[in-house]
Amino acid sequence: MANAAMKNDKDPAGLPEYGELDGIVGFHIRLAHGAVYRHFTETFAELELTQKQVSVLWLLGENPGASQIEIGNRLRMDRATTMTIVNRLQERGYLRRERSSSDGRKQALHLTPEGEKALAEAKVCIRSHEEWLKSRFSAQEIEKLVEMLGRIHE
Amino acid sequence: MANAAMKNDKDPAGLPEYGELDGIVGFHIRLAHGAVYRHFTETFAELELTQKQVSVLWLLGENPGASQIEIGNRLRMDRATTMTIVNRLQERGYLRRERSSSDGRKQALHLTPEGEKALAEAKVCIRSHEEWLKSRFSAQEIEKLVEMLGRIHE
DNA sequence: GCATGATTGTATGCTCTACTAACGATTTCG
DNA sequence: CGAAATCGTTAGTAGAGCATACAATCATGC
Repeated sequence: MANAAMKNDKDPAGLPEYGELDGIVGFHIRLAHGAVYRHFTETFAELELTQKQVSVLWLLGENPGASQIEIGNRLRMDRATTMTIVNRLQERGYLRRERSSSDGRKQALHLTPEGEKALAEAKVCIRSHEEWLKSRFSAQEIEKLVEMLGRIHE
Repeated sequence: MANAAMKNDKDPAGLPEYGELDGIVGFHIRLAHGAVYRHFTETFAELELTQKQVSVLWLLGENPGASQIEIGNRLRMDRATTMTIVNRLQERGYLRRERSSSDGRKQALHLTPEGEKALAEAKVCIRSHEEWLKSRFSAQEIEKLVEMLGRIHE
């Protein structure tokens, strides 16, 4: 399978090798994100909620009456992307739009009782998802990891 | 920053706050990934290459003759996803498919001269992209970060 | 050797996310 | 007041991921 001029397809354990790519930080962030994404999707398969949907529900639970633009800014989504997510949540009856009294351009978003219920269920799933993720680190490492990730996205 | 009952929409500098979400590790991974993704897209706007495309070109440059399944395994992509990316690269003339002599089911993938050229240009862009990413860390921090990310995706 | 199952590539379709461009309504500012 | 900026909305484009189904090839066991 391997000769002098060419690398192995896999190491003996069947895990892939990355060659030079292994030195690229962005590459590892993408792989880690993919792994988290896949586990999240499994965890939330029954609830049929995506990461973005949960994030919007979560923020709305803490900030009732927030506008779409505010939600979008927090999650680094543009207006159009925020729209599609809010639309889906509204179609499922998890939130309602109200005209903002202070600014006629804005829609104040509020969770419905169904939305509150979905958020509560989602938080349970998030707990086990986070447990899966955090289990490989010490508390100190987690703090350091989050701090370093913050330096990237802030 | 926060009062007892409710969080502000933004801090004085206009940066969003996350409330409870701030304690979720997966949330920070997703935000960091998004930031890296956006910068990558800007950096590669002229070359019109995506992260996945660059990764495939890169692996193919180091592993000429690799099959689609091998490339997919390395990058944690399923066969269908790998197909679409290989198709695009082939349409642009960056690689060619050859029937594997050792296994009739496999296609041996090879970079074309245009593909080699694109890869060389991509590596230059990767260098500046990585510079942007790494500039906020010390060498020791980078090593720790990559090691921790590896614990997630390995 | 041959039937069976596994692997690989391919094709199709669906979903989610992200971005652009345009438009109307509203607010804000000069 | 008029002009510029903001917010929501709609429409279109695109990448990426996944599931399913099918054909060709390989590997295995009988």
